[in-house]
Amino acid sequence: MTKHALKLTIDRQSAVPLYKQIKEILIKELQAAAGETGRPFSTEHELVERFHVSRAPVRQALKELANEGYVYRERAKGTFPVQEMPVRPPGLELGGLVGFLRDQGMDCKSKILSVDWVLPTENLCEILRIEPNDKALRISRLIMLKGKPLVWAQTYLLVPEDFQPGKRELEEAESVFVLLEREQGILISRGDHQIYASGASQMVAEVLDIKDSEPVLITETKLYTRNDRLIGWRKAVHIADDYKLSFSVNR
Amino acid sequence: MTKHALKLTIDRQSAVPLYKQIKEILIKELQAAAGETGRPFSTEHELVERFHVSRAPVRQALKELANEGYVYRERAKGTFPVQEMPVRPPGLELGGLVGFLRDQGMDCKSKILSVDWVLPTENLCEILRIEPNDKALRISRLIMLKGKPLVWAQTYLLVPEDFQPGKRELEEAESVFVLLEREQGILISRGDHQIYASGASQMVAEVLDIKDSEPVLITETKLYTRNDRLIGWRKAVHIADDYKLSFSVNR
DNA sequence: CAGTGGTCTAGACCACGTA
DNA sequence: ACGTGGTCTAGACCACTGT
Repeated sequence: MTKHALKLTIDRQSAVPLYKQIKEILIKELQAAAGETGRPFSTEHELVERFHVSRAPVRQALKELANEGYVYRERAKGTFPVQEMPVRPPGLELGGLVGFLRDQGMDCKSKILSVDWVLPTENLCEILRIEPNDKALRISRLIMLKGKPLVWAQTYLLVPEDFQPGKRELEEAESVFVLLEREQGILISRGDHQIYASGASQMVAEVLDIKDSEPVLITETKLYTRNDRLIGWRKAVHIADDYKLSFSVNR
Repeated sequence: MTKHALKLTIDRQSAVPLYKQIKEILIKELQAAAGETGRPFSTEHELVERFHVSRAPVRQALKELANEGYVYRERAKGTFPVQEMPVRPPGLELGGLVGFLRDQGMDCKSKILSVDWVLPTENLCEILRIEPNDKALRISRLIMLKGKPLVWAQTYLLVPEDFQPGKRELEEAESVFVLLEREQGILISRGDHQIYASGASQMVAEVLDIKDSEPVLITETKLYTRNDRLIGWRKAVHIADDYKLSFSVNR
C-alpha cells in the first residue's frame, strides 16, 4: 500500500499560492484514502497548525474543494469527504473532449472535415451580432469513438484573417482553443450553453452515419473571451444514447 | 424611468451578512443600468469606502458576482459588468421549474399523475444501492406549458414511510424538495446530472402526447442530502426543441 | 509611477451542534 | 462549555497594467 510518497509540505518560496498548494495536497490525500467510509476530515484549525499558515489560505482551499465537490462542509459540525469522488468529465467544459476520452483509455479519434472562411447565415448574424458581410472562420470537426461517429461540431470564430490553422495542426491540438490562445493570445473563458434534443437533419444524418430524424443531442454554445467579448459560436451534434453529458449542481 | 428607489445602504443590525447585502445592492444596480455599454464598475477600494466595510465582505460579494456571471474581473485592470445579464433559468437547478416559468409570465401548470410506494427495479437498486425489497416513494409529475405537455418527471425518494405528501399538497408546493425540507428537515443539496437524447418509448409518447420514437431530452439526476447521503433519483423526459436547458460555464 | 485585484497575516465575534 | 465553520476587521506585500 505504500504508494508514491505524498507531498506533505508547502513551499513558501514558490510562486504558487499557498491555498493552491494546500488544495493539491488535500486532493491527493483524499484520492489516496478514497473509499474509507465516514472518517472525518481535518478541521480548519488542524490545517492551520499543520501547514503553519493563517486561516485565509486554508479556508480558500477548503472552499474550492467544496465547490468542486470533493468535500462538503457543515457549520458547527466539520468538513467531510464525499463518498464518491467527482468524475467531472468535460463535455460542457470548453474543448478537450478528445483528450479526455483518450485519458479514459477510449479509442478516440478526431477528424477535421473542413476549415474555411464563410459568410454568416442570417441566424448567425443575429447570434454573433455581426453584419452579413463579416466573414467568420468555420471549423468542422468529427469526433469518432471506436471507429463510429460520436460528435459533429462546427465552430464559428470571429478572428483576424491571419489566423489560419491547418487541418493537421488542429487535429494535433485537440481543440481550436489552445491554438487560439497560443497564436493569438485570445483566451476563451466563458461559454453560454443551450442543450436540447432534436431529430437529425438529412445532413447531420449523413455526417454521423445515422438515419434521418433519429434523435440527437445538440449543444449550442456562445463563446466569450476574458474581456467578455462574444467571439464565436459552436453547435455540436451528439449521437443519442451513446453520449451523455455529466455534471454536478450544488446549492 | 424613476423606478422604485434603490436600497443604497447596508444594515449592520441585520442578521444578513454584509457581503450578501452588498451583493444584492450591486445586482440591483447592475440590472438597473443594464445595456449601458462598457462603463467601468466600482473598484474594491470605492466599495470599501462607500459601504464603510473592510475588504473581506466586498471581495466576497464581488467574487460571487463573478462566479454567477454578473461581472468579470481582471487583475490590475478592474471589475466590469458583463454586457448581457445572465438569465439562469433552472432546469438543472433542483426543483422549482414551474415557479420559474410562471415568473416569466408563461402559462404553466403542473399535474401530479401519481404518488405511490414502489419496489425498485433492478436498475434502480443499483443506482440507489438498495435491496430489491426496500420500498421507494415515487412521484410522477407532468408539467404543462400553454396546455401542452413539456416535461414528465419521475422522482424516487428513499424517505421514512411517514412522509406521505398528498397530490394537492405537491401541486401547490411546486417541488417535492420544499416539502421534504419542511416536513422531514431533509435538504437536497446536490444533484449529479446525466443528460442525453433518446427516442420516446411507447409509454413516454403516450404521457407527453407525441409520436413513438420521437426525439426527447432526458435528464437523470442522483439526489444527495447535505450529508452527502444518496437519497433519491429523478428521471425527467423533456419534449425536444421546445425545451432547452441553458447555463454558463466559466473557467 | 499610482492603482488594480490576488494573496496572506493575526487577530475578533458569532451561530450553531455535540456533549 | 466547547469546538466547528461563517463572517469581519485592519492591516500587509505582491504582480501586473496603464500612464
